[in-house]
Amino acid sequence: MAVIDTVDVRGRILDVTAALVLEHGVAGVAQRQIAEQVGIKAASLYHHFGSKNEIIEAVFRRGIDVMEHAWDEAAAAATAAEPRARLAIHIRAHLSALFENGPYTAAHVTAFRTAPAEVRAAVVPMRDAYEARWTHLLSDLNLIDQPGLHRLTLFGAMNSSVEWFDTERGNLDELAEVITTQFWGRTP
Amino acid sequence: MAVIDTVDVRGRILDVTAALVLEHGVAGVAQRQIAEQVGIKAASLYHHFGSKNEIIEAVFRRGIDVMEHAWDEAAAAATAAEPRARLAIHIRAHLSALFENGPYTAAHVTAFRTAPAEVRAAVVPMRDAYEARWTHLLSDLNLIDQPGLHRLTLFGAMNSSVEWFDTERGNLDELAEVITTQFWGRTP
DNA sequence: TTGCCTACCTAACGTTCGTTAGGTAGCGTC
DNA sequence: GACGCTACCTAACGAACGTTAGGTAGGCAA
Repeated sequence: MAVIDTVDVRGRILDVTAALVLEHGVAGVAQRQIAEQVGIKAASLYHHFGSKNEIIEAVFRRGIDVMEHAWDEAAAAATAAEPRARLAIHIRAHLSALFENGPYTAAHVTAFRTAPAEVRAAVVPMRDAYEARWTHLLSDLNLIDQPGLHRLTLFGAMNSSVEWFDTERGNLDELAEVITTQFWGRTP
Repeated sequence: MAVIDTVDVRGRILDVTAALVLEHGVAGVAQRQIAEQVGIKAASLYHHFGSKNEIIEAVFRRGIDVMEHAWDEAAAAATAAEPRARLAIHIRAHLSALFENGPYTAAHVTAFRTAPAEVRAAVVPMRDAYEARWTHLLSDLNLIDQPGLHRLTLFGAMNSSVEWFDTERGNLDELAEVITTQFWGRTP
């Protein structure tokens, strides 16, 4: 058993779980399946996590971490920019969280709704904080009278791309531009 | 055992399954759970369907039927309307399919992606036909240069509403208007 | 050298899963 | 009044599920 393979098993468990959850949903993923892809036995998962739900919760939390990290990186460039560019930068950042930093955020936005109630309850405060950032931004831009409603449809347009966007073929900059145009308006 | 309860058990199986799939995803629904809510035993499901996958497939198919029916009803009024009104009518019709005709369409758009591959393969042609209607409409309106891409983000904005829209509190006409404005543009 | 800790393992627990076999009550038909 | 069909039932199958108990190999510390 090579030492290299043993490094950061906890992280690999989360990687594998996030990818499987994205593909099959929370209930569709078995711990034996996770363990097999990591290269350990199912019982050994309990050395790193207390239960399946704990693994799922950690995946969802990291999904939010990735989004917030992308936001923070974008915010630096965005505060100096004009309103439309600000929106574009943050949309691009959200897409980056969905596609360029592992399957965590994509797993989160697709599977969270059908996760066990106790898992959802533990993660909801983190979610709310990220959503509040967006609501605040959209209010700031005051391009809309109902920031809450518009945030939700904007989230829908962005997050649904995980169902069809192909990282190999598509261009995230282009997609970000299309979505920005739709929500900013065609007349600048 | 009242005769009334026995009527159209097959339809009640689909109703119950669609609602459960919407809430828990395909893998998160057990046949014993479906049977209990219908008021029969799990083994009796096999009198009406050959397998769990057959039930799921029937739910997805009806989800598309509901969408196409809503489209057809809308099309009559839409063909005579101006371009923006045409779009608005079809958006409102899609929302009607999601919220005003049972949980079938909502279950479809949320759970299809994580369903077993064989189920998806059997339903894909129907899906494609409905999507083609939209692509054709958006091309007709020629408000956009990439109808395919815009259709996908529009679907995202509409379909994601099943995650947050509350039929009791919200107004579907208003939501349809917000989405229409976003995709048509604020300047008429 | 002994002892402890980490990171796994094998084996098994009880439960739930989708599914099948076989039985039965009620009904309409001949 | 026997017959068959419909629509269920009970009982059980093997497989898979999350989880637990207990063991072990290797490294580090005393």
